[in-house]
Amino acid sequence: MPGIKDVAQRAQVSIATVSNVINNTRPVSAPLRQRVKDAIDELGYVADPMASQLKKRRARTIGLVTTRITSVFYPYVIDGINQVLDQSGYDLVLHDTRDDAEREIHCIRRLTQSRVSGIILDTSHDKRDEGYFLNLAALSHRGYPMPVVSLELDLTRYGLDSVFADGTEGGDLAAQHLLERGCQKLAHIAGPLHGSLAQDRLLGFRRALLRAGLTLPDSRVAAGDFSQASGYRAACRLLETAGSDGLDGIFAANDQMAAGACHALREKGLAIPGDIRLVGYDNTFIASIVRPSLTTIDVPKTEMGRLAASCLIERAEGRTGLAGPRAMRLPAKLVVRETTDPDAEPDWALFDW
Amino acid sequence: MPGIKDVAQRAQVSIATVSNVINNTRPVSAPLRQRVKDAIDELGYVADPMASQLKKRRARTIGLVTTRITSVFYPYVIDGINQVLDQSGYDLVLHDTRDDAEREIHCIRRLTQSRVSGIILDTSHDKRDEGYFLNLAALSHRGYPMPVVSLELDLTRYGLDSVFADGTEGGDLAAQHLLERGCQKLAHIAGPLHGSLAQDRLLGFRRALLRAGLTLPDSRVAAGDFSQASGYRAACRLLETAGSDGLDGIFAANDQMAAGACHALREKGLAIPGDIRLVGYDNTFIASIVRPSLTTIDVPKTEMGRLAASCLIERAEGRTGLAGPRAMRLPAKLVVRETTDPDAEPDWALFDW
DNA sequence: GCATAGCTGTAAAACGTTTTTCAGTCAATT
DNA sequence: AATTGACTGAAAAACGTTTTACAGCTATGC
Repeated sequence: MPGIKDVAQRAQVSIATVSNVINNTRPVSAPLRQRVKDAIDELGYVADPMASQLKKRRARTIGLVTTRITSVFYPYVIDGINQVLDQSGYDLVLHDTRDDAEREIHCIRRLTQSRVSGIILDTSHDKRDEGYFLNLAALSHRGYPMPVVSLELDLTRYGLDSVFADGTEGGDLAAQHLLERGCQKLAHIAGPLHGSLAQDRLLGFRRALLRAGLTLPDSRVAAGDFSQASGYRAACRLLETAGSDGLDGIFAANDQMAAGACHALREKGLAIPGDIRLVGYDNTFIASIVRPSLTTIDVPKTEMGRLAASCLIERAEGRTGLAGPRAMRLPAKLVVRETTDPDAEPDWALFDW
Repeated sequence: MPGIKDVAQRAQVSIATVSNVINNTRPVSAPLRQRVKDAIDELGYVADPMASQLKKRRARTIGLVTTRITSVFYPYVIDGINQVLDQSGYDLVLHDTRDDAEREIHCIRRLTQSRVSGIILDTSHDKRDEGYFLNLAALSHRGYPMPVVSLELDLTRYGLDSVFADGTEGGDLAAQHLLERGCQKLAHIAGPLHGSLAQDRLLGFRRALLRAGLTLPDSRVAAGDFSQASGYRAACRLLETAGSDGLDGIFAANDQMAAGACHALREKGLAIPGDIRLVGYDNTFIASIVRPSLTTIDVPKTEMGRLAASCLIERAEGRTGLAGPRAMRLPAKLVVRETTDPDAEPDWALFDW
């Protein structure tokens, strides 16, 4: 396997010149540059990443820290990240915290030490103390700053670039849609309420109801943990407190819980969307595989991955300068399917995998 | 951030000694070793991975090459891989081929060049020429061999360590189960038949039917591409050729296609499991989220990830010696749910996420 | 008691780049 | 014609480790 000095020898130049044409570090005259390029091609030379990383003090790698890799949410995000990384020649390294705050710290430390160019962090713990996030924003290693972008949560107030979908808007859309379909007796199955992911969705839902002159008492809100089983249980609780005829619409904070709720409703003999209409969140493929197919709020997952990755790379390559934290708020979008509209198409074209 | 020479200075030894106690490269006397360890702790020193990688010519990293990251299959596998990697201090870098043979080559080359310690490869293309796989088995970079383990496909015949679930056994189990439940008019929705993944499942299915004195004519086999939509279409074709009363059991080569088939059957007004029983494959969470919940063949996905990772690490660290390729065949297992047994529990306890 | 072998420690070379520093050439300005 | 400056090239230092080669010391065997 040829090294840079082989190239230099073949092109009859110094290794510094070779390096300069590869990295455009300094201008090199046209004829020399051509000789070098030819030599590189002929030898099939490619620089040893380890050596150049050692010198540059940066790996051409970005880290992704997930809270739970088995969640249906990530594959789309990763897909988006990959699209960007492919072009820019970065590698993606994966770390999973299993929703453990300790592990999160550990993962970040490992990534920092291995000198990735940046970190995409999905933290479910915005209940942490402020100092934690401020540290994150100032993260650096041996004097080199380490860019971090927050995924799903808006942490710009702590100085972190953030890409997130507008949960308030999403909750609002869900409420509007249910109201338009004539629902009046609404309830919400929330995610873990210590996180703003879940809170925003609830907030938006409440907001739209208020606009319509309705209120959502706490007894009509049951919190789950984003799992299917918790959605089932939450739905059972809601039905119980509301009485048999007390509900005609439920908004769940993600598709999994909506699917669980769906099962609970069917067990009680309630028709969907006949007796109760149901709206989920995230527009994962669950929404299309379940019957009746699930009306849901779409979150542009792939786009989020793309944005996070390209933002990170810009920071890493210093192209952003010292600009303040960027808030990349993406719009939520309603996708109507059978749980609110009996005539809807099952539409699995969207999910042809 | 302290370097190795800071440690050396503080412990009053040479940097070589520090390196030796860290890597157990050579014996170091007890008192010295203790001094060094103390110094390391006090300074919080951790070796720069880039420098040591450059010297050792190996990154503490393994690569995973997937065919389509959005598939529900991978998250479990990644989870298993992570469990092993966490302990051994390796990092996981992800590459996706999008089912493109060209990209697969590209990904492998990139991983090789970045000197990962090994590669876990899921290739859907065992239709490739023999030479390709033989090359893979002999993969090396600058004279250092690069271990590769094949995921899902048994490629031991080409000299590759392989971890895979026994598809033939799985198909066999599916057939047995359907027969036991009294089905006689069976059909199969296959995956892409150019790959042995799909073929093995079909083979096992046929084998069990033959044992029972039944045959499976080609007209009762419809091939899909593992997507939900293709399962739907395949089921439609089968129902058409078989006539309205011609089928009482379908085995699909994965859960997604089974879900698609399920929708087709319901559209034709057929009851599951009343009129037709249905068996899927993989035991992904789809099987538990769909209603009726799906009887399916379980593949130990997490275990596969664990095995692949630990096998790879053993090879990478040379602990395996020059032993021949290891075939890690994992058992398939039947999981009975509502599509074949009306009294089955929905059992989402298994999938509490 | 002297050569030999085995330990244990250090200085220095090596890994393959990038980056800094210096030197030489040529054209433009004084 | 001499001075400056811009441009282009190469030699050498640097990155932070690991590894090699060597040196000193102690114990062993003849």
